[in-house]
Amino acid sequence: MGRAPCCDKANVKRGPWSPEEDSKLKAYIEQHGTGGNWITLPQKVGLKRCGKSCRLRWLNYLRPNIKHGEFTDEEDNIICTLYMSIGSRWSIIAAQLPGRTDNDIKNYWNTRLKKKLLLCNKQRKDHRPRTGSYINHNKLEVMKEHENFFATHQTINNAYSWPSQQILFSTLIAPQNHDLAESSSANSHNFQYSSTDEVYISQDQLCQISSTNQLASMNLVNGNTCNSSVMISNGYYPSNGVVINNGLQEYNNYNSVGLDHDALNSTSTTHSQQVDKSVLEMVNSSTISTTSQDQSTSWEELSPLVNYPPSVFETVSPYYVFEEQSLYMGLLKQ
DNA sequence: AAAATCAGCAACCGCAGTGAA
DNA sequence: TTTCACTGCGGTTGCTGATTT
Repeated sequence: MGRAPCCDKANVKRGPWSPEEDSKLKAYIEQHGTGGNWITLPQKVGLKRCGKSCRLRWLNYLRPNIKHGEFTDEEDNIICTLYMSIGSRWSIIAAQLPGRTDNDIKNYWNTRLKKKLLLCNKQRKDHRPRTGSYINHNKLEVMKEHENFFATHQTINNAYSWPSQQILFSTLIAPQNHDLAESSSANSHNFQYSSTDEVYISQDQLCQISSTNQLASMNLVNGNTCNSSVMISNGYYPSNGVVINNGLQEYNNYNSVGLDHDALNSTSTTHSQQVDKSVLEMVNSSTISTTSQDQSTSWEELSPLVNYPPSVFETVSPYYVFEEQSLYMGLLKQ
């Protein structure tokens, strides 16, 4: 048996709202509030609309201080940065942009911002040599920033859960094996060592590392809803099969970054938390094969345009490292 | 000028989480 | 503890105006 519908669909009006309906709803809510019950609201207002429809109309259009129109560059940056960090969690992103609705931001990303980023960076890319030298040049600076960051933001934002694919974007400055060993020893973590000198740790342990070792990836601190364990060795192996080589050791020699094809094509990814597959595909095409004919949609083209705005610094991890062509978003100024 | 295509966006749908009974 | 009504969210759909052919 299916779930009972929230309203009698045969007797509710659907489609675009008329100005009369808008003013009725607006006037009623401004005078009486929602009463905490959207389902009964249409009756009270005298509208033949579904309660959910009323709620949506109010939240996305009628409520005070809604901002419409062009997004500013700063807003663009915030959206991009948060998207790369937490994926398509539009309500959280919207919370960083007063006056903007999640629906607005979602539409803006899907129809314009993604394309805008691709286009802009394609132009940039034409004038830049294909080396990762700028990353190396700033390596120490970034490490220093990491150190500072973890020193001051150890309790950052445990409220979020991070999509598994997000690891793709947030890793990797993974500790080397011996770094982990030293870290574990120094901090009394109980790591399990495999015979192949790989280190297996749980999410909790990784969380502990992250708060004490500035080299660990910040985003992993928040993997608290992921039950699987993770492994850091020469690469990082999240549960979804995405494989990314680390890290500091191979800074100049990234060439084995890849994505598990099944994971990439899987339709079973958590629908509300996945990072846009098209973006994953961009990453895939730009990292697995450096001879790809179509480099117009690579991750390389998206990430450099994203600067890290101070206003969200307290909320999400600011550091993203992504193999040879990627940048530390927000740390390496263009 | 008409038809086809594209882009933007409002609205809908259905799932998951929450809290009250 | 279970059930269920309700809310909130993200993905998707489809309408409309703009642009291209």
